Amino acid sequence: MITQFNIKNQKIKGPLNLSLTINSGQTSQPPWKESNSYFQELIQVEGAPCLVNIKHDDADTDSNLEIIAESTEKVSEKGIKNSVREIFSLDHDLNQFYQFLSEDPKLTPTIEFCQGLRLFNAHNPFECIISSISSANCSILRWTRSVNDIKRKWGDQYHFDSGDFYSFPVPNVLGNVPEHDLEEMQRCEDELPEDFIFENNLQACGVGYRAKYIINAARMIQSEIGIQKVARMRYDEAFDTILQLPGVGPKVADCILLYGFKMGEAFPVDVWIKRIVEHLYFPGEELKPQEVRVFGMERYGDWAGYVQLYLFHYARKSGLLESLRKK
DNA sequence: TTCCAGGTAGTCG
DNA sequence: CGACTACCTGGA
Repeated sequence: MITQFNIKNQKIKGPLNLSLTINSGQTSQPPWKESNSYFQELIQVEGAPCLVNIKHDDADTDSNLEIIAESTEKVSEKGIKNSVREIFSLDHDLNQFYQFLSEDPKLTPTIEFCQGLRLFNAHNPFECIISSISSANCSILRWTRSVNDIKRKWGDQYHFDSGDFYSFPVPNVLGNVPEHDLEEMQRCEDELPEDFIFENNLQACGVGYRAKYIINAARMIQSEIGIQKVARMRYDEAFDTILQLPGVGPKVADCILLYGFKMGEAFPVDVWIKRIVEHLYFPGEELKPQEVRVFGMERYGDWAGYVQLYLFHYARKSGLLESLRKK
C-alpha cells in the first residue's frame, strides 16, 4: 500500500530547510538516506513499519513538504502526517522563535545562518538514547556509522523497491548482544577457523568502550527505567532518572530529553556551546558546564533547546567555532 | 606518526 | 563535591 500527499505551507509554521535539519548532526538519529532528492527512513506509524519518503525544495523555505509513505500494513494518512510533523518539529513556530532571537542582540545573527533549521526529533526514543550515548567524545561520522551498523546487525529487515531498511533493535535484543570479539567467540558452539572475523558484537560497530554502557543502559531501560515512564515525567525528574544510565552524563541526558522526549527546555552543554556562551555573554571568563546549563535554561526558557541548536550551527558556519578552537 | 573528536566514569584530595 | 585523567576508534 502506498500513500502520497503534501503538507502545505500553512501547515508548517515558518520556514523549513529539510536538508540542513537532517544533516546537522543532531544526536536523535543518523541522517536519513538520500535518494533521488528524497530523504527516506523506516519508522513506526501506528505500530506498523512504514517507509517514509520526503522531499522539500530548500531553496524556497516556505514551499510544500511532499510525503510518500509505503507500508504493507494499513496506516492512516493522519498517522503518517503526525509522525513527520513530530520528527521535523513542523508545529514549532519558527517565526515566533526568530522574534525571540531578535530580542537578544547576541542571538540575532544566528537567524540568517540557520534559516529553516529545525529540531530533528527521534522517531524512536530508545534509538536516540543509544545514539546519544554513542556520540559522547566521538565524531558525528563515527557515531552515525555505529548506529547504522547496530540497526543492520540486530534490527528487523524490511525490503522495499528502493532498498532494504532496518528498524532499531528493542532494548531486550540490544541488551543481550555480545560486547566484544571474545564474548562473541565464547558464545559460539562450533569450532572456528583461526582467521575467523567476529563482527556480530557491539565493539565491532565502532562504539569502543561505550559498548558496555550501551548494553547495560538497554538492560536498565528494559527492567527499571521504562521509556513510557520517562515520557510522562516532567523535565527535572526525567533528567535525574536518565542520568542514572551508564554513559549518560549531563550533556547526553539533555540531548536525550531534547531530541528523544521533545523537552524543549533542555539546554545540552558540550564544549562548543560552553565556549560560545562564554564568548558571547562572559568574555574573558570561564564557566563550569553546569553554570552554562543553568544560564541557558534560565535565559532561554522553553526555547533553550532551539537556541543551543542555533548557536552551534551559527558558530560553525560563521567561522566563530574555528576562532574558539582549543581554548 | 600523532592528534583529536559535540563527555563520562573512576580516582584522589 | 571539585579537579584530574584514561578511554575505543579512525580520519586528517
